Amino acid sequence: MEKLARKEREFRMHRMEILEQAEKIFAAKGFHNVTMAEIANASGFSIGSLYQFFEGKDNLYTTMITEKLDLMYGQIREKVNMAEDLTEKITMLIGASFQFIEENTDFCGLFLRGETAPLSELMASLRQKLADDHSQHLTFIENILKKGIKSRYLRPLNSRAMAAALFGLIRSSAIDWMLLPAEESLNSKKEFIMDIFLRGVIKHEK
Amino acid sequence: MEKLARKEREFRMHRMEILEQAEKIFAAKGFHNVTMAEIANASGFSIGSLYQFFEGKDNLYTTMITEKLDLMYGQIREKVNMAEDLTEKITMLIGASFQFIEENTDFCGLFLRGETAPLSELMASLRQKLADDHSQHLTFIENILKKGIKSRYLRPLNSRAMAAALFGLIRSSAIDWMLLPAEESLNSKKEFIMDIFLRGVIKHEK
Amino acid sequence: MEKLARKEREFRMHRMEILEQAEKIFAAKGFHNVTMAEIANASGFSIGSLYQFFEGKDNLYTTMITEKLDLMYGQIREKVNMAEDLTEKITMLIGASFQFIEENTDFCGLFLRGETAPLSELMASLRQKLADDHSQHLTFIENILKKGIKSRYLRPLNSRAMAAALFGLIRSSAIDWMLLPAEESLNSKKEFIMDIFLRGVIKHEK
Amino acid sequence: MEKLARKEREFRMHRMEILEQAEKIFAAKGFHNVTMAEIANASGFSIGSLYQFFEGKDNLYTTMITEKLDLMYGQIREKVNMAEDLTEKITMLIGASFQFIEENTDFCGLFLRGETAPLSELMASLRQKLADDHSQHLTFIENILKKGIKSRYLRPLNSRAMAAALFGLIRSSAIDWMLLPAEESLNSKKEFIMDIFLRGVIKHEK
DNA sequence: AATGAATGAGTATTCATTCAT
DNA sequence: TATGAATGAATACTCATTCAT
Repeated sequence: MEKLARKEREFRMHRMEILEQAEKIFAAKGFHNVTMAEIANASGFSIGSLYQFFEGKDNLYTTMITEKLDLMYGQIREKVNMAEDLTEKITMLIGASFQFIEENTDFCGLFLRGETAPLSELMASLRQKLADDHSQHLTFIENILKKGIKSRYLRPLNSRAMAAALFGLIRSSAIDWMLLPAEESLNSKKEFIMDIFLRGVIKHEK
Repeated sequence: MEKLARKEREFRMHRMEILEQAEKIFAAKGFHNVTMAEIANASGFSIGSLYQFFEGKDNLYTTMITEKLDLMYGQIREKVNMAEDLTEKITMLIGASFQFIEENTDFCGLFLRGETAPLSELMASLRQKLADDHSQHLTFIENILKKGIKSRYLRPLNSRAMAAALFGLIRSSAIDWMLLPAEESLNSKKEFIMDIFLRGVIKHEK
Repeated sequence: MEKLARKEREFRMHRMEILEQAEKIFAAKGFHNVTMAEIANASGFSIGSLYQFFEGKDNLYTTMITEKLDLMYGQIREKVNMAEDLTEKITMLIGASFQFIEENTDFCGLFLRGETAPLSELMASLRQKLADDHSQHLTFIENILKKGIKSRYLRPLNSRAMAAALFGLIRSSAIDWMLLPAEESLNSKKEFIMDIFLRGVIKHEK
Repeated sequence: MEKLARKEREFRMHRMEILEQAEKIFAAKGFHNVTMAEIANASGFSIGSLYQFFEGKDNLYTTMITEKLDLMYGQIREKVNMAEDLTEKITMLIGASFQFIEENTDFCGLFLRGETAPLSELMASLRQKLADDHSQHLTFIENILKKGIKSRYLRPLNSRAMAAALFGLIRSSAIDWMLLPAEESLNSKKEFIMDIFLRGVIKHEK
């Protein structure tokens, strides 16, 4: 029983190690420009071992993306849900997004710029997941904003469009930050986005 | 002389034909999943001929991206420059961007989602150009906004950040539109963006 | 037109050259122990060229078998059909079989011993063809013998079984000849088989 | 001592279990399409354990073939030796051969069709054994027939060729039976072969 | 100029075998 | 003794590029 547990633990450790290295390498070079040998080498395993943890290159890639994305969405939602009022929720949304991006620059370089787009049919499920996740995330944001509208704090605009706008502001700041190296912390842009977005959206009681 | 001219004209025609077909195919499948034979076939030329117009696959790809982007930035600037006051300029910026995107969905699917990101070192120059173009475009937007700030029409915020914000709003609307099929015209979102952005940015004379 | 013809001719020549070399190598080592590089090398083409003539290793193998078998059955039938009476037909059947075997020892080593048996599902069609060809060949022999039965020259035994028996005698002689090196000509066994088959083995007292 | 005996007994049991499973799987898929993992799984042992019973895949395969063949030849000879006169001996030869084939269809499918032929050099010894066994078997048959010749019961033909002929008749019947599924018992062909072989095919006009 | 056959370097994947536990 | 995770050599196949015609 104990042995089984250790085996299990080791398996997960090894799997994670591979995923971490794969993330770095894929992020740096993109899917097609990476070889299994490269990943094997970087993660300290043999080529063959990679296939004990993942069904193949496609699977390794999609797994890496999938698990990281789940982590991201999970972290963001957890933090947002802990906040109570609307303003605080939006602040947390931006802050948690920025934090994840800052802590996972490599991965986000891959994801934000969408290197995930033109994968072969075999990865169709990944594309679907990405689209679904994105849509779900927008809905999550939308629901927050809807409450603001209902409570008459926000203007009665199309909530989906508002969510997309907020997401776009976050995203564009991140892209800008990632493209221009050696700038100030990404988080420093939080205030700016809050400012722009709330002014654009808050119902100004005369 | 005349003959030379015809040759020249033919050469350009052929070159364009190839670029157009290449654009469609690359947009549909991404760089790595396309073969030169495929492009040759689609454009009605032999494989060998492709190499008389372009140095290789990388060059064909980067040329296609580069020329299309130049076209896009050119169109947008031309229209914006024709506008006179700030609001009109911003309207044109959004409108011209949306128009190009609607008229070039395939290409933008490739570009917006960033399939262009992790190309091999050989394409380093493309990456540089993309980054430069993007930066230049932000500067272009920035300069418009700066005038608004100077004229005290806009709040004295960080102009670069404002430009990035506006760009982000445009981009996120486009992505949303591209991901959700069979929706209303992209252009219908123009008003919304104008609304959000200007409220967030205009200096509200008390 | 002429050019097309030459291309066509060259294509066939190259294809044949590859098939001939492949036959030798496959015969010597069996399907799985042969590499495409080996065949490419032996036939004087590059690896890539092999794939311009054949869809893959499986296809190259099955094509080689198929075409050679068709040749064999064709040669045998042609000669048998030229004969007129029953005895002569049987003589030709044995003779033509032996001749093909002697002239194609390598190939027959592969075929007679049945290395063709356990091929992957992809080659299911080959297996079917082999079985069909064999069955058809037995039927061909059977039809000859049936006439002999009808004309009361042969005993009214099960014609299918008789065909199988004759085929077995031919086959076993061939196997014996192939296994024991440096013996007399295979054809020298023709008389013996004719004798055994036509008259039987018992010494007819009286 | 007793413990040792039990160990020994267990070892043999395990070894046999593996051989039996290996036989089934090899027979179904051929040597190259079978993995050690597959055999390990089917026989209920770990991969590592297989290597305690056999030196490797080659060895496992050749051992399986060798032992089964020894069993076959042993069974046939034993039964033939129990018969007394020539006719009875030949009957037993055919009958025992057919019985083994019927009881070991899987294995014979592998062997009769000769999947054993083109094994790598490492298995050269197996090929040799197969050839030797075959030759020895023919000699065994030959010796029976020689007595028949000496006693003037059989015609003074080449005894080796007669043996090969008889073997060929048996073999071809078996192949035919194995290729055509769902037929009558193989043994039902015994009489026919006896008839053909002993009396011949020509209708002996009195 | 135009063609497309020929090239061969590059890579994902398999699986017999080993050996630390 | 038994296990099965780790290994890495081996190989079919692809496709950008060249060059003889």
